[in-house]
Parts: sequence; structure tokens; C-alpha cells
Amino acid sequence: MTLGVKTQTSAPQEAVTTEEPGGKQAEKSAAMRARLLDATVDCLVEVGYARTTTTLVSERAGVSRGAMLHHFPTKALLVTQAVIHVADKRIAEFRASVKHLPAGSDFLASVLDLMWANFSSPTSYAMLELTVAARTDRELFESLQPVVRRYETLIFDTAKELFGPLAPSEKEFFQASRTLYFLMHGLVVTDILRDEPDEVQAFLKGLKKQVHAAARSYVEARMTSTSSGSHRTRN
Amino acid sequence: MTLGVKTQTSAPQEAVTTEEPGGKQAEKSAAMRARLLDATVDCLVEVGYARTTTTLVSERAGVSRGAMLHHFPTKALLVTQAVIHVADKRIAEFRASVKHLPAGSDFLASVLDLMWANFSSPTSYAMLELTVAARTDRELFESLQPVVRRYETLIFDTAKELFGPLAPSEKEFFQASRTLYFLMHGLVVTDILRDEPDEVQAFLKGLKKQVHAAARSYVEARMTSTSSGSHRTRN
DNA sequence: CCTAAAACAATCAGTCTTGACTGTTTTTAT
DNA sequence: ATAAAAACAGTCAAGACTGATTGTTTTAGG
Repeated sequence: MTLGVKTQTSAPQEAVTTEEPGGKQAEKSAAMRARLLDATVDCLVEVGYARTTTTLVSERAGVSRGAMLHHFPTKALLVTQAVIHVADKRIAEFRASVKHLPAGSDFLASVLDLMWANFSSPTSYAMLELTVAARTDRELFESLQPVVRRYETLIFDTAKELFGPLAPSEKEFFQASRTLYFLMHGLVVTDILRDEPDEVQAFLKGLKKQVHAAARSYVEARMTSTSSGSHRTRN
Repeated sequence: MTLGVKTQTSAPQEAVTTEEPGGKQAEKSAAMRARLLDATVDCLVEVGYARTTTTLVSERAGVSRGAMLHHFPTKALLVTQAVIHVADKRIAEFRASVKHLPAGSDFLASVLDLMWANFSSPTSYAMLELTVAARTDRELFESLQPVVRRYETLIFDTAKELFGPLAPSEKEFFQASRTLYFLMHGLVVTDILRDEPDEVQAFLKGLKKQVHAAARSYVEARMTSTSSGSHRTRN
């Protein structure tokens, strides 16, 4: 599903040969790679990093082992590419979901729900698996760190683009966004051993109140200083 | 020789033999178990859950494999006991560290430093390894969940005992303590892929300001309503 | 002392994972 | 149409991990 996802990893090697027909095998190859990476992510989510074997991935993708080894000669390469794949998916999910934010009074509450929806997604757990594995895997760490850093930068840029104007200062916004970011990660981890999901919702409900109260005091402070009441943050 | 196959269903038939618990071998046995569990935790921290093999643990503990298998017949049992061992260690660390809290003005700041010290400890990463592994390991999940729940209860009880009186209400304290708890977990996870540790300290610095400001407003509110300025929370 | 049982030590067989190797089909270019 | 290259499929040997089995030492009790 969702074919046609051209990952930036496709090297632009076609120089002067097939200019117009668009190589069929290139498409097949890209589709195969995407299937394998999706299968890798699925395995990460379902059985964890340790039991995500190359055999399991190939079976999951409906691809022979030899075929997979053609695209990803080693497991490290497969996982490395899967990291980027996961990060791209999460960024896409985040950017796509912020589009439909209601501009009503429950704006901040919706943002929190949206953040939790994003952080409790399967891709989030795939990244958690990779992160924890990277802690004791030098090679995975080296390849994962820059990707996650890019991902964080994009997240915070998007946040600043959306909520930066509402914050009283750059410093405070920085602190607040980090707080929520860390908070979400903590929720993800602790949610693993939670049996009743209502606890998270209850906590989020309280968190919304906190954020709402904090934001209101800020907004009131701004209302008195600046008369510009517009807080539209279209993108 | 001694072809008598030891039926592993060793029933607890020794009824009146060793009445006195002053056995030397009991001590040796306990010490051996502790060494093995410590080694297990060390392995969890250093190489992660996946590569924590029974062979590695036995080598680490300086114990033969057969000896270890005598105490922990299967890996699942070893890990299960290690879970409890880790939880107990963390609770002990927490309880021990809260004893030396300075009662000065930097009280809350010290608390945050102390929490981070506890959450950034090796045992914390051991529990993270087990938690993430438990996500996709039913058996580990079943044994880990109650232990962590007990651990959380103890943490929050200690927190309530210390800071409960300072909070404006039960509900607000509940929310605040959870927030810090989740926040710490988020810091632990995201810290894995962080190269410069100053980022955490910078965030904690800002967090201290937030907490301090929030606490001050609460305290001021209480100062006007109740004249009882005593907030001693002896244990 | 001497026997029984527990603790401890060492090895082995079975299973699983990885990556290399060989063979087959499809696509591209001449 | 044909040769070259890429994609695809299957098999295999080496290594690792788990748990069982067998042998040795130490301790408790008669």
C-alpha cells in the first residue's frame, strides 16, 4: 500500500540512458525496498529488535532471502535504512496531522491529543526499539543518532512554526516544547507496562488543564501588552 | 554410578531435618544468587537484554554454567528474579538518597537533581531494557508488570510522604508527581542518543525554575489561607 | 567416620541466525 | 534477437545460544 514513496535514497545514477520511459525495474526495485523496510518496521513493532531477523523480514515481505540480500547485503544496512524509513514516516504523520488542527478553544487540547496519537503509534515503538538497541550497539548508534537529530529538529521547527508566536519568549517556548517532548517519550515507555489505558487519558486530561492555564496566563499577558489578537498560524 | 536419576520434581519433603536456619550453605547460596543477579543486571546495562545470555552472565559472575543452572534453571527465571533485584535496588537507592535532602531554599532543585541521578543510574537502564523487551515478550511482561507496579507505588508513596503536604490538593500533587515521573522517563530514553550531556542539565535548570515558580505560587496561596508554616515531613 | 544431599563444574546435542554461495528469471541495451 | 546486468530464489556452513546430561566437590547429619 501507499506505493510511490520515493525515498531520497534512490541514487540518481541514470545519466543519459533511459531518459523518458522511466525504468520499470527501478520502480520495482524501489517498491521492493519499500516493502522490505515496511516489513522491517512491522517486525520491530511486533517482535522487537532482538528477534527481528533477516529471515523473518524476508518472510514478512513475501520476498526470498536471496532477493533481500541483494538489496540489503547485511542486517546493519537493512536496519539503518529502516531507521530513516521510520523517521520519515513519523515526520510525515506529524506534518499530515497538524494540518487538520481545529482552531477552536480546544486548540491546545487537540495538540496534546495529536501528540499522543503520534507518540503512541507503532512507528514510535519501532523507534524506541531501535533507540534502546542503539544504546549498546555502536554501529546502530552511529547511524541512528544523526537521523533522530534531524527528526527532532524537524519536530521542533514545526512546533515553533505553529506555536512559537503564542509563546511569551523564545526561551520559554523552547523549554515548554522540550517538556512536552520528553513527557511524551516518558508516556510511551511507561505505557508499555500499563494494563489500563485510561490512566494515560486521565493524565492527559490533567495535563491539558495545566497547559491551558499556563497558556491563558501568557495570552492574557500578551493581550495587555499587544493589541494584536490574531493568533492564526497557517502553514 | 549412582544411577538414581534425580527426579527434578524434588518435593519439599525435608520436614524436620534442618530446623535451624544458621546453615553456612544457605549464606553461600544467597551470596551466589546475589552475585548472579548483579551480574545479570550488569550485562543488561552493558550489552542490552538481547545479548544478555546465560553464558555471559555466568562468566561475568565467575560461576560455572552448571552452578547457575542449579539456582536458575531457565533464563526466564533468572531474568524474573533480576527484575525484582533491580527494582529493589532502585527503591533502595531512592529511599537512601531522599534522606540527605537539604531543607534549604534549593529544596525542590535538589529533588530534581536527585531524581535525575536516580533515573540516569545504570539500574534505570537495566529496567528500561527489561521494559522494552517485555513489550514483545509475554512471559517477561507478566513477571515484570507487577514488580514495576509495586515499584511505582513505592515511589509515589515516598513522594507523597515528602511533598504531599506542600501540594495544594491531592489531585494536583498526583498530577505533578506523575508529570515529573514521566518526564524523567522521557529524559532517560532521549538521553540515549544524546552526545552532549549539557542539554539535560540545561533542561533541568529550566525545569527547576518552572517547578519553583509553581511551588511558590502555591506556597503563597497557602500562606494566606493557613497560618501553619510547619511543613516538616519526618519519616 | 560415613552417607546423603546439595552445590558446583564441564560438556554436549539441538536449534537458530547470519552471510556467502550457486542457480534462475527478468530487464535493458546493442 | 542476443548478450550483459540486475533482480530474484534457494541452499549451506560456521557460529552462538539454550537447556539437558553427567561428573566432582562441599556440607549437613547420623
